[in-house]
Amino acid sequence: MQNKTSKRYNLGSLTEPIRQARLAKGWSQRDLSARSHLTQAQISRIENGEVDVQVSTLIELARSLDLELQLVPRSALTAVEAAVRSAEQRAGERSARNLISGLRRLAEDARRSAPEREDIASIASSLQDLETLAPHMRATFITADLERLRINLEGFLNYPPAERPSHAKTYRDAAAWLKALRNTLMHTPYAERPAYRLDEED
Amino acid sequence: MQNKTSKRYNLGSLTEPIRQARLAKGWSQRDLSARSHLTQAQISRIENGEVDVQVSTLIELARSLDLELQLVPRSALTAVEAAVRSAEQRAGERSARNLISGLRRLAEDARRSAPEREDIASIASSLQDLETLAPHMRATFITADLERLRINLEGFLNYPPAERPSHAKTYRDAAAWLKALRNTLMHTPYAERPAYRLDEED
DNA sequence: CGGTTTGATATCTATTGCTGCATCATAAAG
DNA sequence: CTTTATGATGCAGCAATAGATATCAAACCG
Repeated sequence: MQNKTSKRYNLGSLTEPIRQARLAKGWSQRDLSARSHLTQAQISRIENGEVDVQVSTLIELARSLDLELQLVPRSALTAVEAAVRSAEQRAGERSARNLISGLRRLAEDARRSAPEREDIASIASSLQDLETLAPHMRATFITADLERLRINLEGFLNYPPAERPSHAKTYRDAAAWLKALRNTLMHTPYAERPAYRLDEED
Repeated sequence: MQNKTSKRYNLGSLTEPIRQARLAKGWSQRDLSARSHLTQAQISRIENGEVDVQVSTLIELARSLDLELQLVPRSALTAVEAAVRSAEQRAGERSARNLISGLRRLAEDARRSAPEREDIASIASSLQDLETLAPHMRATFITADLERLRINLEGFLNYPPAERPSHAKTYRDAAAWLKALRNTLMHTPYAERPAYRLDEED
């Protein structure tokens, strides 16, 4: 052990996925805390491997993130890891697709409701393009940003047109970011795109 | 909680596989204790779900049994369980096959060394039949018995012929059990047998 | 700049795990 | 009947986790 407070346990293969799953859902440690029986402080310690959690705690935490703790025979490890990877990708693509089409509808509303806002118009237009490209995204890494944008747009629409906050910088940044994302995906070589289309769910 | 000493944790989905894996290897709790850092007492308590173990303990225990603790997304659960099942079956068949061919060789030696023993002759003959049928066995449920037989036969061969223990009942029972097992497998419908043959490994 | 969110820490207390050792009951084997 | 192996249990002692609460620094936004 290194010093008084930084005892570390080598549980990275278990705690890393937890942090990733939480971020993929766009939750803060406090959000996750509210959905489990755990304190934000505990979650922080766990994610950083500073405690040797008891299994019931780990199970509780995992379940709140739609994860299950499983014992797999060494001989099945590679097969299992492959199954997990492909399920994760499928889920990521699906949730990205749903998030984006919801966002696009929101942005259309906002555009209709405030036609003078160029930033919002740009956002709506980028989202329209993105909707057809959604299956190609590594959704896990961007859902958090999309989620934030959604909350902003909803807030925007909840105000009567007169009292709306401008959120100028926020929307300018979002518009630029979406445009860049769209361009990246547009130029992804055709060969790397999946041949199938995913059904919309939820 | 029910009374002072029988607090129970609902960890069956984790502890049951551990007990099964241990039994499949034919190990006693003391055997497993010797191969991990854990006390036999602790192992007993863990297998019976009387403690809420810390993950490091569970990992240690699992690794001694060639198991790994993994977090899998709910959406991948069925795929993962299928992968585990098929790997377990493959491993079970392989180990049954190895165990039995080793045993057959041992029994041949014993028969040559003590031709007058009818029980041993019967064992050798049943094992010869079983060797061709090994891939059809649910090995997990019988390895422990086979293992015990192996230890007995080795002991038998280690004595000079004059001083050999009789082990009369042991061998009589083993001969009957093997014969029954052989008959069961012989009459397994052809359709249920796999079309492939497994390579012999260690 | 001023307000808010987020993640990381510190402290204190109560609870619990893990070790080491000692049994103990049961079943199997000679 | 006696010996042995196995699994379950009791207990003392130390150390660690979990819970509750409160900060704190950094990033972010308006």
